[in-house]
Amino acid sequence: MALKHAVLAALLDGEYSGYQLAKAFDIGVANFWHALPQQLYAELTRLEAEGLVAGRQVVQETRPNKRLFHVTDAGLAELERFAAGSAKPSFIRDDLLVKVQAVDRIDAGPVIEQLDERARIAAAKAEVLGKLLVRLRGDRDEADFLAHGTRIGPYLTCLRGLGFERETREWCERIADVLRARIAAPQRP
Amino acid sequence: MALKHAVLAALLDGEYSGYQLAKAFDIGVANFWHALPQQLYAELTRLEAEGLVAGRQVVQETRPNKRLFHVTDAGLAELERFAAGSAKPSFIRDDLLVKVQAVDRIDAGPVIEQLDERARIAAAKAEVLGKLLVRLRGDRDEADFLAHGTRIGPYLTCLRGLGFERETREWCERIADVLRARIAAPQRP
DNA sequence: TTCCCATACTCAAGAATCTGACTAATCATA
DNA sequence: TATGATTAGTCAGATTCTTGAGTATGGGAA
Repeated sequence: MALKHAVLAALLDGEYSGYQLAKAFDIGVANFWHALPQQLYAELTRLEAEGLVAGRQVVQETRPNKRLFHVTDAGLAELERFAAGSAKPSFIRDDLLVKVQAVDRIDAGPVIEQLDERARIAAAKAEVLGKLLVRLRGDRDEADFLAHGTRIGPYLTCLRGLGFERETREWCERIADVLRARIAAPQRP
Repeated sequence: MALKHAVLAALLDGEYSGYQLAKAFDIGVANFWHALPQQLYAELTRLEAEGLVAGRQVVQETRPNKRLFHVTDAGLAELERFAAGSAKPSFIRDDLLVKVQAVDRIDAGPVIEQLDERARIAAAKAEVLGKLLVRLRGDRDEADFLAHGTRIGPYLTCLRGLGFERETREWCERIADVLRARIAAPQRP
């Protein structure tokens, strides 16, 4: 039941429809979790049945109707309970890393291409996150915002996301260079 | 079918039993994937049935018998095919981040404790990885090893793991400090 | 000498996640 | 004026991952 708390945490910032939530979790603006739309709709249904979120129907003229959800008091209490419990460490699980692990026993060409591609994706995401940080803190500087802002949770997770994407980019670029150099130069072990 | 290729990649460095593999994937020495013993035994059985790995029985006196596995030519070809295909970007999925996302709507105390704890774990793992790097490159320096070493895959994924753990540690320490400062100082938004 | 830990594995059941297809309307673009 | 993208969801099925229990032996510590 991990997605459950991720959804509750995401809904703390206001009312969202399943569709909006799905975008945040799919594109990865929500830097603390990832999930597909189908999962989110199902989870929202369960959460509503448990009374942890409440939804209201919004009738729209030009678009299909939607349901906006918010966290109830019971939902906040559930989050509180969750936060007090212990968390297991998170693990890396990445196809690209598996390929790099095997890289000197297979053709390095496609792996290098994918490292370049991943570096580009990480750079783009880092930029998005950088802008999001500026938007979240408004006109204040970071230290002031973190010391006195009223809602810093999303900012803090965003900082983690930015660090992660930067690291990813640097690593990808460096490894791609190392592999290119090995192809260019003769191997004398 | 992602674990499949992770197991194949892990077995490239020699022969391992399910038990040894399980330790590497559980403790996280294998920095490119994580899995529980049950999964690994099941996966090895499947891989053997597909002819991608081959095992041999090793009879032991003082310990239960074990089966050591290695990758077959077909297994290497499968890895090759996997590496040539496209990889989806990896996403963060972490309970602790969910808690931080919610931190200013719930009691921050337990979250701070868990950040401290996670920082310690990350620091310890970073140290283990640092030592592993030294062991992997032997008496060479890094640049020389990466340019001319014969088996650099594990070293490269280890570098990623080290970067990740360092980032994790820095972020956890910083966030814990921010949250402590907010508890100590009055909130004037 | 009793108890726990490490080695080495197996089985079953359940929860979580992913893949892929479907409905149905409006809006922008070529 | 087709075509595709966007909004807003639903359903079924497969795969993957996690939880929990169980088997069996030997070694070391209390």
